[in-house]
Amino acid sequence: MQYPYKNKVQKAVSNASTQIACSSCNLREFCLPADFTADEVRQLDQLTSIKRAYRRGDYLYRSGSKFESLYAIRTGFFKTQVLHEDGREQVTGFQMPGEIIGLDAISTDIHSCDAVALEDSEICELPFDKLEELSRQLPTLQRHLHKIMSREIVRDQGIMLLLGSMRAEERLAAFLLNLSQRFAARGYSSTAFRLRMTRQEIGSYLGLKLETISRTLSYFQENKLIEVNNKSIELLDLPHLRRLVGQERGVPL
Amino acid sequence: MQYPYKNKVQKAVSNASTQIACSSCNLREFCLPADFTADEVRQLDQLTSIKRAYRRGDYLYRSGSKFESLYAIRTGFFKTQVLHEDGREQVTGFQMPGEIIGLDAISTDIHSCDAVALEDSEICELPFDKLEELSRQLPTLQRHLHKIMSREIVRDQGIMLLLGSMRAEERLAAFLLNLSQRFAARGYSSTAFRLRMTRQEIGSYLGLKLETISRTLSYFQENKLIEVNNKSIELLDLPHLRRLVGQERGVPL
DNA sequence: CATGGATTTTGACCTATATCAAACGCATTT
DNA sequence: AAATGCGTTTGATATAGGTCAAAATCCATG
Repeated sequence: MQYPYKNKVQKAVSNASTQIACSSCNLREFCLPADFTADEVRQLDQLTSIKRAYRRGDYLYRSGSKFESLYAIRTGFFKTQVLHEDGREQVTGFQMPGEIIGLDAISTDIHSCDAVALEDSEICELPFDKLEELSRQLPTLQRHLHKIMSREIVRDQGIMLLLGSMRAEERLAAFLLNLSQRFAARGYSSTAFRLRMTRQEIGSYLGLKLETISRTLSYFQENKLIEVNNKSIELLDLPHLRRLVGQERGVPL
Repeated sequence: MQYPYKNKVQKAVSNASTQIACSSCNLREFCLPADFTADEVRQLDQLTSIKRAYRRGDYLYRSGSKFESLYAIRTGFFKTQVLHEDGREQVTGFQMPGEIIGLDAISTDIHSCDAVALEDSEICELPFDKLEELSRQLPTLQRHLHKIMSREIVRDQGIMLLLGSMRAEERLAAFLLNLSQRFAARGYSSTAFRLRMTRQEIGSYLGLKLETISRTLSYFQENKLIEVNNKSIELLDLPHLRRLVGQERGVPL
């Protein structure tokens, strides 16, 4: 299994854009406001017609590329990362179905990070100028768009707290619990799932080295908090993991 | 000098709200889009009429309080911070005139962080529902609002990079250069300014302890990069400071 | 202008995590 | 079936930054 991140340039698998309307999308509740009327959804269907498939390792967009659209993930898994001139990279997030990425680019009309597929994925492209136009007509949509952006700001604050003041164990526990909760919200198991990213990528996201991730996972396993087997993970003691997060000095195992 | 952060509850100094129109505000270029027409500015004047004064240590809003408005800083200096149950706090930003805060609260209608005045300040309150309404009529304003939110997301990404992968020296250099650049943009000296925050607050923001901030400042001073005297600071070697940021292994002094 | 709490500096020591290195496992290719 | 190549695990050691403590300085206020 080679992980062809660095090289892939093609924008997407050639398969032509399919038509799956928002109105018939099972992720609707994630992308769209709950109180959207059928009529409003229909209007949105007009502009969100472009669906695309991406292969593992493909870039959805790159830092520096021109901003055109936001992207809603329909299936699959992505990571976003910012790069520093000197080659250092920082993973800024892992995104799953129903989540919307590309918000960073609105500010300058240039993407400020990369988005890379961690597995074969399908996305739904939302041309931003049309989105803005439509949101002038639909206050519900306008408010929703604002909420999505604000939610991202709040998420980022949480990561700052994590990076700025948590120890390795806490960071990893918080990370696992966050995945757990997001899988649960999508109807998947909250206790058993497959990590789509490498230890290296988890480490980058959490401001730790891959060895520390590996060791901490082993340590959790020794203490029966989790069961890891390479990329598959099972959370055995959610309450304990929760207690681990937000203990100034850690909680005895 | 006691820093009465924790205790102060009153919302603002009693002085009644003054009327200073956007049209006559010298910070207009920061808050508003450059290409706003005189007529558009006049429309905005309607809703941004509420100005308030805050004293050092006053809270502009608190985590958990209801969201009503965004706030544009007219004069003064603020910090925003998130708190963890266990009492840990993380400073998420320092804001200066022309910057807009409160964006985090749009997501849930509840503020997710505190905003505290670091010196006596004046703010300009922007009721959000009116802002949304007006931005449906003025595409320029709509776009501007989106850009402001997106800019915040990009800023946060930068802090994640800093917290996740920079060493103490780099973090502090990046911090000083960032302040420098923002002061310069406002017509103040880019090389000599007064820090409005304590070492503790800088440390919290940068994910370091106050002792580390103090030591690193002393170290910079020994090496003639800066001249510090308590809260006043002079940047003596901007190019060197810049080189310091973004060196994987640091740059020899 | 003296007082006292807050902030800053500096030193000595400690620890969490990084670094370096080796071995291992699993999937893919030959 | 052997070879190749990532990714992962684990061990030994190093170090950046944390912790604890004391002294120095600042500055708001009575």
